[in-house]
Amino acid sequence: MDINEQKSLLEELAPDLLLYEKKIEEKKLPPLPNAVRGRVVTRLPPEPSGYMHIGHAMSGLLNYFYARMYDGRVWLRFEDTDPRKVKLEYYESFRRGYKWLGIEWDYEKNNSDDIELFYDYAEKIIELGKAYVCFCPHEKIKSYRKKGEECEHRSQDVDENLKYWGMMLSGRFREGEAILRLAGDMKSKNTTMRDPAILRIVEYSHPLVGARYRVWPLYDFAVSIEDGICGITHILRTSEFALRDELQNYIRDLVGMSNPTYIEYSRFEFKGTPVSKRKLRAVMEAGLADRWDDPRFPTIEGLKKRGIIPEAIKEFTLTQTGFSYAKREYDWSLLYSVNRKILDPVARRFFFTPNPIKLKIEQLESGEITIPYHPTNRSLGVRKISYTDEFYISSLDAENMKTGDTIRLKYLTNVKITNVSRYEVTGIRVSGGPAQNIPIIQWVPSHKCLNVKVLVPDVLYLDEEEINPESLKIVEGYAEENIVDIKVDEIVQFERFGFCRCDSADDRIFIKAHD
RNA sequence: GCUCCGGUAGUAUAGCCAGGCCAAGUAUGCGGGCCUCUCGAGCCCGAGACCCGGGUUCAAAUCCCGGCCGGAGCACCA
Repeated sequence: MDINEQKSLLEELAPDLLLYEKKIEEKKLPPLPNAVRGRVVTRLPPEPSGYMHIGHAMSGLLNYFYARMYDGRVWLRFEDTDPRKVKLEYYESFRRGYKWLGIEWDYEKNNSDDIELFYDYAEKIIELGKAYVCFCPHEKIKSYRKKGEECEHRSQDVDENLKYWGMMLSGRFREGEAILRLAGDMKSKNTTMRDPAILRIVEYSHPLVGARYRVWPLYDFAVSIEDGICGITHILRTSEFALRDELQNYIRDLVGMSNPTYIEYSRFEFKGTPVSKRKLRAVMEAGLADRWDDPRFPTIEGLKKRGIIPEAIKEFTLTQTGFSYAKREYDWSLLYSVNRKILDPVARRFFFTPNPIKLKIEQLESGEITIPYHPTNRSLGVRKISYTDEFYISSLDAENMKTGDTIRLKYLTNVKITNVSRYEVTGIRVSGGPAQNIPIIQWVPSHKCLNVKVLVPDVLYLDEEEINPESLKIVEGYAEENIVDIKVDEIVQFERFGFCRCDSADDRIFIKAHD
């Protein structure tokens, strides 16, 4: 017995064994540097200022998988320190999204829970002489930063800074009048080190803590302290943060916290489907979409509507990506393929005839056939279709027919075409079964079929700035009556048309995921 | 503009740190065949890439320099 014979025998006897072997092989993530089993702590750090999208999902998955791989822990921590941007509904969007993906986090908190703690650390840094209250106007700060020069406030002594800091907290200054700056290095090549603002005054109510605080930490400060407190050991994030590693480490060094290992990579993007809010809004403003869960959008809700299943995103993230620093744009076909392979063995098959045209068959007696919902997965059961001598078929199939051809209505009968017109095809029943040279097509009985609408999403953008005016096509047709028991969210395959998710059972609206 | 960082088939990646086993592996897409009562899945075959130019070396996808192209950052956003 050679290896192939052995394999096929094994496949017959115990297919699970092979699958298992394959899964382990494929799902292996490269080892995480500096990782100790049981000690790894990662985090999901969403900013609740917009809907969760595929990029959040993939980054989240990576952080989650590595924690699991090393028997570690995961934090869900909302980076909600800009009261003006944060909205309540988005917190839940992320929780829902992560759950949908099967990510289980061990701990959850919001940065806004810890405002007083940030104050304590800020004070500590002021006492260290490493932070000062700056009163320079915005423009001046900017230009000094550019020149690499220090302003006069940097030389204030600790007591002065402590006094001003107290005034910031007590409301003696208005928003914009004073900020707390870290004494970094105005000459650093890394511009984030040039005395960044670490806390500022915000006179705006926060959705979670209201107007209780008027001084809010900025990103780098909040994140460094929180990562330290949470004991984060590994940060997997996109490369736009790369320049901040130095700053964040510096802040932790000042307060005696240890630093994590960073793994950074370029953003996950899909061709023609930007995640940027600006570009998505542009599509909405062009009147081409009106919801954030539009199936063409890269939001989690959009992906879900489109029939992309979480397992596919997981599998895709694990097997098709890497930690590349170069710009990348995934082709949708990569994700589709993974999605299709997971769906194929479990999706029920139905007959659907897009842009239908009538087919009349002579010498065919009415009857009923029983056919399987899946060609090989018997557990999906069978369905019945009754028929007369009148059918609908896809006009696409009809276009390829001419008088004299023989075609086959799948599972039913062979038909010799006697006439083809724009409005109708006629044929006569002929005996015989499926054969090599006879095309097999889908059909529905004309007396018992249902009107179905299928939304077919395409890319939003044709290139960087050019919006695709035809990103959503609508295909209408008839489907066999059995589709009535398809529930919302079920993904089925309309044979020779594609995998489609049921979006509305009542209105019989489907969304095509892919072929 | 300044500062970082990248560039392997159409796309996404492995390999690069520790040069030779790479006439470059994998997935997807594409072409062809088999199988199948789907244009899906599965199986088999095929075409397809180391950005360019120098240098180091017996030997470079891998190291060095220059060029070109691309990305990120340059907030009192995250």
